[in-house]
Amino acid sequence: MSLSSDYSRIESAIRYIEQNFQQQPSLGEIAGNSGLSPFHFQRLFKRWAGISPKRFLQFLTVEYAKGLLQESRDLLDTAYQAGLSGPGRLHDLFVTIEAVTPAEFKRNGAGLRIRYGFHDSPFGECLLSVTERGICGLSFCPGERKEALADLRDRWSGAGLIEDAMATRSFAQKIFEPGRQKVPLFLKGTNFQIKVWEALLRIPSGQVCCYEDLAQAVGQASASRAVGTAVGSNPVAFLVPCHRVIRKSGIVGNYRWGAARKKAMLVWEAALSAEK
DNA sequence: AATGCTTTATACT
DNA sequence: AGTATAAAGCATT
Repeated sequence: MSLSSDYSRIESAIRYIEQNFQQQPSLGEIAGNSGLSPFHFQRLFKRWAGISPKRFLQFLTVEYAKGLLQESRDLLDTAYQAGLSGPGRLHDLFVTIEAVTPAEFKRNGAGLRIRYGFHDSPFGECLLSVTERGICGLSFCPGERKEALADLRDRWSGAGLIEDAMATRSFAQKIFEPGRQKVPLFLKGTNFQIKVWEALLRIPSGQVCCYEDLAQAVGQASASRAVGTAVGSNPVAFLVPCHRVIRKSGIVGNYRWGAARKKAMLVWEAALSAEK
């Protein structure tokens, strides 16, 4: 049983909890709703995130999220000060990042060859696209593959697209490994967007920050709303961890590929870092 | 001019 | 307590 086939069940459990959190559903009720016995429910979580259902539920509460927010209050600053990841130093982390030049930006990737493929992941099927210079796209396609592809074509209207799952597979396998080696990223965005995305990379796995903190980190404390839209236009899901930004109130907030998926990612990472 | 992965304040249920 | 509504604020289309 693969992680990706577990995901749809995980997501439906999250959905159920979202909708019924007011009446405090029991483990049995949640299990029943996903068509599983409590026993299999237990196995499912162990397999997918390595935690018990009970821990899983705890990670999903607003209280827990608030605690995390508190913890990482000045996390962006400290990471920055430690010299771990200033603008030129991101390479020490788990990705390298390269932005398109202004001229390239205008040409929308003209002359560029992009290879793409669909792969399974712990968060459902995803569309991965790469150039010689790095990964330029990662998105999830819960419904139509077509939509994900149209979006890719849209963002790189000048580039040639080649379906080549063989080429993208090796990347796809690396991406969701806990202690993965670094992968190259190739990003296209406005100055503001690139700045915001770089700031996202400073949030460690298992931690979160709010939009306001992020705004402060890019030097525009009152631009939390604009930061939100920039975060939302992140082209490389998961690797650029836009899912680690939540509302100040502890509410997880919106996500391009569904709030349930965002929560799933946060729980998954929380479980990972709690292991140690 | 309108929109959005926000935030804060204010008013209701 | 939780939930609507309004307004402020700012990059992007």
